[in-house]
Amino acid sequence: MVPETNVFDLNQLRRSCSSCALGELCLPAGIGHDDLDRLDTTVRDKRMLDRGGVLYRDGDPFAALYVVRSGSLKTFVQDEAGDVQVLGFHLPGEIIGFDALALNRHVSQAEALERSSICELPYARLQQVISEVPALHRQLMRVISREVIEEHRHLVMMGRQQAQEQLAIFLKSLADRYQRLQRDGIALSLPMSRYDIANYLGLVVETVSRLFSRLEEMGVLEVNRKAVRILRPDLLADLCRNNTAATKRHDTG
Amino acid sequence: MVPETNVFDLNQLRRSCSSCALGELCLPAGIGHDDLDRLDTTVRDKRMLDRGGVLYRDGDPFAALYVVRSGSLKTFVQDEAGDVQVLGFHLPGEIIGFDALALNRHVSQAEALERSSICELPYARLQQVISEVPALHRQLMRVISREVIEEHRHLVMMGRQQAQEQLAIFLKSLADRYQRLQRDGIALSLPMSRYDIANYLGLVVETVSRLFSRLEEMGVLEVNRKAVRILRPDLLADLCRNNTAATKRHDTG
DNA sequence: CGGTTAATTGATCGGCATCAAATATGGTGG
DNA sequence: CCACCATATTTGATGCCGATCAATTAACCG
Repeated sequence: MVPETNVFDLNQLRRSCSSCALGELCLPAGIGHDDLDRLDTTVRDKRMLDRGGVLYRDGDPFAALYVVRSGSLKTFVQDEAGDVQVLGFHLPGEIIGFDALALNRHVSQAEALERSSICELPYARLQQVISEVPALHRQLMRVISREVIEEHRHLVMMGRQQAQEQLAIFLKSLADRYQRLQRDGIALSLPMSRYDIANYLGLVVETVSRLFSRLEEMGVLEVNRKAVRILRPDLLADLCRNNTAATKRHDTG
Repeated sequence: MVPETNVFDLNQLRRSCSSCALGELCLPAGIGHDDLDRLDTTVRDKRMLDRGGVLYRDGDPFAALYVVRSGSLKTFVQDEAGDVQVLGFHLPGEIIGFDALALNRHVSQAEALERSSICELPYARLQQVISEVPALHRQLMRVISREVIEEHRHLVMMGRQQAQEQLAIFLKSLADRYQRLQRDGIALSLPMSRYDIANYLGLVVETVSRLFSRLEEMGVLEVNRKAVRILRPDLLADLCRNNTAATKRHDTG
């Protein structure tokens, strides 16, 4: 059975950017039909990762950027003491690996949260195609910029919000991203553990667990382990803006 | 007297990348002598900002990237409720404005902390030069990547560290950056307010003030308003790694 | 089905926010 | 140059949110 699924997956993977289901949700956004074929020649390798599989780890030499094709990954940094900070969760169409551009080696780790397939964009080849396709350069810059903005959101969430607001924002953001992928934005199946969520938000797992329970009591969610159903999207949205603690911490001189 | 300083400053500003004191600490790092002249043609405008002067604000159309030439700036986001999150402090040689690439408009604000001069790199012209000088493309990507990594550091600091460790890391980082600029890394003159520091770290101003006092009591610092002298760099470095709270919060599943 | 890990729930504690007030500073006008 | 005012900074007292410690229950995997 294992060989069979592998064969099936490999067939899936052989499809090019032109025929990929992600389409405009990925790097090809804004790229013309002709240039798309050239982008295809950039995608050399396509990899499958099982749950827990590592795409790159801290210290790995920089070889490529990676596009999540299906499944999901988390990225995180880990200091010498083993202390971890989750940086983000990455869904199909998202590009990761930019951290390695500065020093030509990765300074973070990327790990699959579930069985996932990855498009690999060897950087040398990508650079060459970029020099031929100016639109691709602009698009790539847009993608990096989006990553910068996303990290700003993460910072605001950790620095300014209460724990409950943080979780609400996290869930709403995840729901929105799934919906943009034409998937269910109401009945979520969280690919990451409570530990991952807690770490991402700068909280402990007990707090996150309690918050899920509280949101369920409030009638906002229906929680069943990984399965989370958003019963009241309106309330969830309210909670995201519920700046009850909008005081001193928010001023700046 | 005001006109005189302006004339003086303008003369200073007329100097090109080739003769700029920042040299390899800025974008020219790794750019050959010949290509440097071409980079010079990119730097169209050079601007002076007084303390509190705004370089760009949220919503401004994207026109250029900016290099801090002298002085310092802070960048921050501000939500509809007026709630602020300081994203970073930017010293000479650092490039800001990447946030605008995604949507062709800025989604943050940049403000001078003291009288500062700025090199403006109109993006249209920069793109053209980039297409002619591949080394510049790589260098620009490295710079963006450094910004991504810096934000990772910020996230780790806010998410994992105690308040005292956060301030220690902040001070050490600032000292290191000044030293790299050939400036005093011991006797610092903090250009930003306590409010800015507190906001950057996700704390309130009272906490930051108390921490400065505590570090002074411990003999690590000598604090006099903006003037901070690092008496014991060794102790400060210790405090940065003093993961006394390295427990649950750091695990991940 | 047993062993391991994930998740939940409860009780308690502590660090940082909040509230309050004093002091210092810097800019402005007289 | 000095008095004055607005603002920045410091210091103190108190309270609360989320961390910690502890234990139970549920899921997963062989």
